[in-house]
Amino acid sequence: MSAVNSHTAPERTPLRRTAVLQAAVELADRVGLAEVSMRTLARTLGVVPMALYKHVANKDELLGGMVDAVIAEIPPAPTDTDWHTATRARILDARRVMLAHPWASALLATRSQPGPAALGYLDSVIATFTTGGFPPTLTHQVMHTLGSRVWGFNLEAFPSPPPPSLDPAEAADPAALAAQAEMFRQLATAYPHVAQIAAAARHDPTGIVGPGCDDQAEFEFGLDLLLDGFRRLLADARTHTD
Amino acid sequence: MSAVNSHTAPERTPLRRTAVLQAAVELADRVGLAEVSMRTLARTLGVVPMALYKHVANKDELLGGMVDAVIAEIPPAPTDTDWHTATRARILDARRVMLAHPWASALLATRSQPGPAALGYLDSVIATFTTGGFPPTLTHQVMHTLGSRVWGFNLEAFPSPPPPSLDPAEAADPAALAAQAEMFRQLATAYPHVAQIAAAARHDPTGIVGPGCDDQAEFEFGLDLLLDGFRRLLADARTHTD
DNA sequence: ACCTGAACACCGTTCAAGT
DNA sequence: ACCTGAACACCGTTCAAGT
Repeated sequence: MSAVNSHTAPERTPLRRTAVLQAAVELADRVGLAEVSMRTLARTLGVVPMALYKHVANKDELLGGMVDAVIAEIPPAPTDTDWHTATRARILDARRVMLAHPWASALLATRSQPGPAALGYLDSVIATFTTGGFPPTLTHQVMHTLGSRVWGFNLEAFPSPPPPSLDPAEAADPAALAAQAEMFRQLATAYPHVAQIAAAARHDPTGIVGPGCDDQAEFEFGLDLLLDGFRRLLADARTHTD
Repeated sequence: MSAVNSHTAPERTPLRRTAVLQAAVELADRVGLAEVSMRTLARTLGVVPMALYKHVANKDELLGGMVDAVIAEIPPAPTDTDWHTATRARILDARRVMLAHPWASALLATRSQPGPAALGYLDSVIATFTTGGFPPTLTHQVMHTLGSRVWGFNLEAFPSPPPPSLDPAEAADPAALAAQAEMFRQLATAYPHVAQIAAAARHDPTGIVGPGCDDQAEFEFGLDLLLDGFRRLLADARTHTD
C-alpha cells in the first residue's frame, strides 16, 4: 500500500516530499492527471501553491516524482525460478500496479529521466536476464525490444474500436444509435480491413491501461511472443559460444 | 513533400484547413511542439488567434490534424513482394517520416482517435497481412503486438544513457566533467546491472525518433524479432487448418 | 531568515461589441 | 452576418513586501 518501498534508493529529502508526492498520486487517481496542477494540489494539502516549491523544484519534477512513486509500488522480483517465468511474473506485477493508476502509463511514456525507483526496477529486471545466462549485449537488445512492456503496458497504434459514446443516455437515444451505426457503416466501406480486424475481437473493457491501450489478453500474447523470441536468441548465443 | 496525399480520405473542408495544419507542422518542426500554441501559430500565419477556430474546432483537433498530416506523408505500400518484406519496408518508410518530424511520435502516442490518413495507413498494413494469408483474428493479434512499431517508433523504457550534458561549453569545463564522471560512478555502484547494459552499447545519436526513444539498429532488431514470430504463427495456423 | 500573497507572462476559449 | 479584440478563467513561476 505504501507508495515508497522496495526499489527506492536512499532519499535525501524524506518526509515532506513523499507526502506531497503521495497526495499528488492520490489526487490523480481521484480526478485524473489533467486536473493535477500546482494550485489544485496545494488546495488539497491546505497550503498555498508556493509552499510546494519547497519540496519540489517545479511541476516537471513533481510529475517525475509521481511516476517514480507509482513504480516503487511494484513488488520485488521472485528469486526461486528461471528467468522466463520470473520476468513474465514481474512484468505482470508491474502491469497490475499501472492498472491501479491509469494515468501513470501515459505520463511514464513522456518522461526521459528515470527516478531511483525506476532505476532499481530496471536493474532487477536486467539482473534476472544476466543471471539467467544472457550475455550483456543480448540483454541490452532484449531490454530495448521489450520497450514500454517492461512497465506492463503496450503503446497501441490507436484504440481498436473508436469508443462509441460511453454516455448511456445518449446510447439509449435511437437517433444517436442510428447515427452511430451509419458512422460504422461508412467506416467499414472506407477502411474494410480495419473493420474486419475490429470485428475479429470484442475487447474486455476492464484491464485496460490508460487511454488507447491494450487489454490483458493482447498484452500477454505480445509478451509471450517476445519472451519466446528471447529464449531462442539465448539458445543461439549458447550454441555459438559453447 | 506535400503534407497531404496517398492515405487521405475525402476531406470536407479542404483548402484553408490543410494550410493551417501545414503551417502548424512546419512551426513544430522549426521550434518544437511545446512552442506551438493557438497564439503563436496565429502569429506565424499573420492572423488573429480566433481566426484559427474557423478551420479547427479547438487545440485538440489541431494536434490531431497535425499527426494525421504527418502520417499522410508515408509513401504507399509496395505491392510486388510477400507480406514479410513488404511490411518491413513499409514500417521503415513510416519511421523515416517520423524521423523527419521528431515531435510526432510523442504526440501520436497521446492520441486516441485516428484520423483518416492514419486509418488509411492501418488499413493498408492490415491488408498486407490478410492477403499474405493471415486469418483475421491472427492479424488482429499481430497488429496489437506490433503496437506503436507500425508507426516506426518503439516506446523505450527510458533513454539508455541519461543524456550527459549536450552543452559543449559545459562539457569542456573540467569541473563539470569530473562531476559527471562522479555521478556515473555513483550510478554504477547503486545500479550495477543498468550500468553494465548501458556500457554494452554506444548509441547512434542520429536516427532517434523523439526523446527517450530507440535508435535505428535497436528498432530493426525488435522489428525483425516480431516479424519472425509472426511468420512462425502463420506457419502454425496453416498446419492446423490444412 | 522565512513565508506568502500579489503579480507576471503566458495559456485556450468565450463573448459581446463593432463593422 | 461576420470578424475581432477585449475579457475570462485558468496556468506555472517570480518576486518583493510583510513578518
